[in-house]
Amino acid sequence: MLILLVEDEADLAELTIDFLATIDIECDYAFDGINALSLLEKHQYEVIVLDVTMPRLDGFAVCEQLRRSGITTPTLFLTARDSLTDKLTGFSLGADDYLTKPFELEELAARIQVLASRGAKPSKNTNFALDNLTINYQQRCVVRADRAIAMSPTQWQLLTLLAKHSPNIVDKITIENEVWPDQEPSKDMLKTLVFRLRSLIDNDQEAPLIHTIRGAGIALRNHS
Amino acid sequence: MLILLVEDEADLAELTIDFLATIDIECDYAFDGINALSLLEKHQYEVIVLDVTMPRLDGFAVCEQLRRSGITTPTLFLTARDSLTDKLTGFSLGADDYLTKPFELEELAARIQVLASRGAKPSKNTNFALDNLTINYQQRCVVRADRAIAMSPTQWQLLTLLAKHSPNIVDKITIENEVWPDQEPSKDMLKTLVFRLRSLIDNDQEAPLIHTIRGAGIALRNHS
DNA sequence: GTAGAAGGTAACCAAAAGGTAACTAGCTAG
DNA sequence: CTAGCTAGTTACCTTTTGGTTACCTTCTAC
Repeated sequence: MLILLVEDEADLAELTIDFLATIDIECDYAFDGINALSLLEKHQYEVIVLDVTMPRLDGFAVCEQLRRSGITTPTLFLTARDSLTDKLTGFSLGADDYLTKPFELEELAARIQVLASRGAKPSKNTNFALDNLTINYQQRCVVRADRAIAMSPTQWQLLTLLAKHSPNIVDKITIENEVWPDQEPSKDMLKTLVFRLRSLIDNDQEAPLIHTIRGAGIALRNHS
Repeated sequence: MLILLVEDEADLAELTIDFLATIDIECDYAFDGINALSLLEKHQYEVIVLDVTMPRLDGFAVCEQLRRSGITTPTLFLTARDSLTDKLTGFSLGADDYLTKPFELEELAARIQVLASRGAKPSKNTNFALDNLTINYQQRCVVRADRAIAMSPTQWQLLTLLAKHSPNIVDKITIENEVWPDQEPSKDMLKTLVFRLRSLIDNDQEAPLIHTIRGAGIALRNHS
């Protein structure tokens, strides 16, 4: 079983990883929230163990963002913050369990097993809806006017990025950094990508949803 | 939402019932294990909250018997026994959560909500059906359009993995980790495995169920 | 009004991803 | 001991992809 452990204290993390390894739970490891989110975009985990107090992006924020982007992987908060309000915050953000430090590794392991066996929360059929466009992240499928639309990885990336910010404008620099994180793309790359996505999503539709705001960026919304 | 509360201290029970009622959680109440079991025979609950220390039949025994009789309702132990071994016993008997007294009513409520939203554990006996494909786990057999399909161990493993996540996508990394846990397989291994499974399941069928989502992974579902 | 910038459209092509088929080593049942 | 199955391996083909370029259209500043 593969899980994601997010924890900023390296010692504790190592201890935990070693212990879990002995009972056949393999850990991917992130030391902060930003790191965790980028791992979560790329991989699927059976369970997520989240520290709350972390630099850059705390566990609550990570969980909130996760749930908003449609990821329903069972999540366990593991933190020293043991006040009732902290716990309630965690649960209201979509946590599945909440364990306070200090804790016993065996108990953590048992709770992880339980979460894994319950599996992911059945997600709603749409994670994003705008007009007659719907996006389902788990199924990775897009439907416009009752027609399923197949798209390539980069197109999907752009669309989900736009959806995340909808109805706000996403500026071109941001898009380029998201879609081509490694090296900067040639000038016209984005232009073509947008064109291609548009011809999938908006073609043959009365009301376009992808709007270019000249000099500013791109937006996904139902009004120009 | 209707739950079952099993608790021998009448005061605590009343307090709990009253509190839960305010947030729309209705309780059936049993004061000992025997009582609990007889209620469980007659009714279905979304969650069971179980005290451990009880006369006649303790919570552990109740839970054990429940699980043995195939009832997978999410169960939360609520007890003063806070030793690690007690907790581990609870979890190994099929508990889903374990909360030690004294506790805050709000936390109990939050945990109940979580358990309810995750729903009942899919038991091993629950078979899988999609379109004209059925998977019978006990008999380890697969039927498509009334024809039994024999398959090899790895093929079975892949199919059940896909079924577990259906209709969601399973990414290739996850599949590889599941099917070849020890060492990473050669690049084309998965390609061949999918091809072989597909030619068993989907060949000669009007509607394919195994779908490759380019750049993302594989999904078992009845729409592309 | 015009030049230049920004954006839209289309075609081209190499590389990557995926599908198919064949070969073989190892295991197992009879 | 042998026939058959399984599961790795490899090779080859097809499709998709995404990067590139070229050329248009539209807008905007001057």
